[in-house]
Amino acid sequence: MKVRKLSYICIMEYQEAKEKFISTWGSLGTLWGINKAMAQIQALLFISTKPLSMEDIMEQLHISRGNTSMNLRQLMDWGIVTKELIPGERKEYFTTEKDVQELARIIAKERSRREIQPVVKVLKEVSSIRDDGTKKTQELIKQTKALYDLTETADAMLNKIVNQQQNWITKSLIKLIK
Amino acid sequence: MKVRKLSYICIMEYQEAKEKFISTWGSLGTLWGINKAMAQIQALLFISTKPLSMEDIMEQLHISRGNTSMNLRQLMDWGIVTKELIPGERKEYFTTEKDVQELARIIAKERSRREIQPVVKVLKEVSSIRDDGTKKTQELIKQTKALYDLTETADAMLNKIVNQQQNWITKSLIKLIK
DNA sequence: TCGAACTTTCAAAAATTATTGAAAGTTTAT
DNA sequence: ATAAACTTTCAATAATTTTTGAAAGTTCGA
Repeated sequence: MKVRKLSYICIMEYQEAKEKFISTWGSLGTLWGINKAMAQIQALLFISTKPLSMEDIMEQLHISRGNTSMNLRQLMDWGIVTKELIPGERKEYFTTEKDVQELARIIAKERSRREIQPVVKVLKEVSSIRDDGTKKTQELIKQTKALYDLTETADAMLNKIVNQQQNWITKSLIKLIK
Repeated sequence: MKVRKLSYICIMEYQEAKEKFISTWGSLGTLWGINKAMAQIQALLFISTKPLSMEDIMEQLHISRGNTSMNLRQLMDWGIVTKELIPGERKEYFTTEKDVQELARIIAKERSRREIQPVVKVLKEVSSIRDDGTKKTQELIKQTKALYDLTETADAMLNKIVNQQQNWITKSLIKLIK
């Protein structure tokens, strides 16, 4: 009886923590441009000990089949989630990249490609207009050029960071992943 | 006549470039969680050679008075835009931080405070639940702890970068700001 | 204290984005 | 070739976010 009670408490603790994590990660997703469902699916897979089917995901997150399908597809486009075929099973199962370092690398690369690069392109264009000598044109050129350089530098830095660390991130992960 | 035609062309070039910049910066805003109007107002001020009034902004961006007022207020909350009182004028005028380096510093600091810190808090909480020995609890703990460390590290890095560079960003700006 | 010149607020409307669910599509075993 | 077991698509709907505009609020000079 004591044990049963204890066990019950443990499950609650786990469930609560899990839900908190999924929902927080989900709302963070919204902030950096991926939708809630997508971020939650990733979160769910991230803490799951085994691959999950579409049914599993639908059920645990209470989202529709269509929504699950579309967001899984997007996660696969990002290269964050992969299909896992289980022999003898008709269903498809999904897993996410479990190594946060690799996850960060993928996300940084994708965001750079999808979001930063197009902006850099426009900044370069705008900062290259002909200087007609007016003050306002010169201001436009100067400021967009400054932003262009900043953005490029930030992007280069981001890539550098996520590619060749070995010190920053790895250090803290070594003790956890073992 | 020749001059007038030329001048006309210059204005078009400037206008087109300006609009392109404002609209691109506006849509980038959406991607990182600030709305279009807010980003566009900042963009407009950023390339303006003199402080602008609410009327100026409303007119140039074709947005309503209410919208302008609310978004200017938000930009001031972020510390990116400041009121400029012009002696003898009743109207309020606005300017934005013109140094991109300082701008980046402010934005990074605000984003860390508003978005990253709350997530770090939850990750810490979740990764501190009692380990009941089950595989799934251990996975939850391990993975959220890894994310916690990653997020904290990324945040620390962000702050480090925007505070004490002198090499990366500054280098490219020196030649521009002079 | 009044009123003109501004700014702010906020409920309603518009625009955008996410979600649903059922029909269409696909794959595989027999 | 068929049917069962799945997945994908997409038009309709729901939810959320942004924008408007007019009323309320503020400030200042006379």
